[in-house]
Amino acid sequence: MERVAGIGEKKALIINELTQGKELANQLKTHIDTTTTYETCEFLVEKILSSYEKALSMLNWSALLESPHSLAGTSPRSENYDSLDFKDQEHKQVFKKRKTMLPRWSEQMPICSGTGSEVPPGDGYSWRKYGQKDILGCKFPRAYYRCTHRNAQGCLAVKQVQKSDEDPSLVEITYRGRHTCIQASRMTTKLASFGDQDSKGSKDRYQPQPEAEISRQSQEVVSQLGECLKTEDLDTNGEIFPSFSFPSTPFETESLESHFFSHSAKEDDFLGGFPPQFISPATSESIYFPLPPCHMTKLGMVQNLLSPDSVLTEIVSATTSVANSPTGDLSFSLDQVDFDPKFLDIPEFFL
DNA sequence: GACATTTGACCGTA
DNA sequence: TACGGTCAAATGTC
Repeated sequence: MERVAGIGEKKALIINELTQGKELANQLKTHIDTTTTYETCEFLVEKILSSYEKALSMLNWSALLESPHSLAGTSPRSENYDSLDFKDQEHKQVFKKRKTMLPRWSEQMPICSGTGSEVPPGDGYSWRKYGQKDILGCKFPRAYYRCTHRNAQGCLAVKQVQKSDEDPSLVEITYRGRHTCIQASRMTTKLASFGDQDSKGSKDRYQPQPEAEISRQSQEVVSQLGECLKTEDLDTNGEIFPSFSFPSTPFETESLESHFFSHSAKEDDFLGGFPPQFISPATSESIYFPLPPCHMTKLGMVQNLLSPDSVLTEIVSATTSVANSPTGDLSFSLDQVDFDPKFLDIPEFFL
């Protein structure tokens, strides 16, 4: 059973994130006047924002957990969050509140042709179906999925999948909650066996891992990614990363910013559950190949990552635990960002 | 045997 | 009270 990280651990993680953000900002500053490509800058910006976002989330979550009506002292297991184990009405209310606070977003995806199944395309996370319901006015039943790691890691992410009435070849997927589980090990597996994606995700299980192990695995993932990128023929990378996707258009970027930043800011929530397609693939904990084969895109970004003069190898090696986040406003002065570890000596954050 | 899925029942909300 | 969401026993699969 995973326990809430200790004060020292959390503090170290947050300091680490902030420090990385600062280092990346400095790198960006160095490269911004050189011949560095736009994509490289964009990549750096993403990384910087990821670090800060992750650090902030840790702080927010700590505060949430430790608030007077929080579930402090209980296991993160979701069963405890559910009403089952709550005899106490007050706790029920808290959980209700937590549930209503869960961010929610939806998207439409085509059902992968050729699979012969109505299972929606895999989104990289593993889900377990826990129910199905006929919905009034809808031709097709709605299926309910929750994260496979709900028990093991207390991940509260759930999704609802429903075939579109208008176009049965489409499924509407509504996500609720964000993934707080660690699926890096899955990604390691994926990297080791490209294309072996099982949309049902039934067989892949991961054990809860200590932070150090997670960090180590993250490094391995990044390392493997680098190796693959180096060794594979670039002309075939559409095969290598069939579902590797950044939001690249202004529309996508804008929409994800407005959508998810608002969630994040308002709801004190995690990073983990950002819609998979918005997750930067070069990050550690959520290195991600989100879209189904039907969404295959061949990205210039990947190729830029591979450019001989790319600084990204350096970046990747320097960044082992940067999570992902949507792009945000960078209009603050990075020079003024200097994190004194003492700043984190606020007991409320780490009790 | 372990795990996932199915499905009827139950519960909370509007 | 109808409906959506979840639970959990039964069943299926590997």
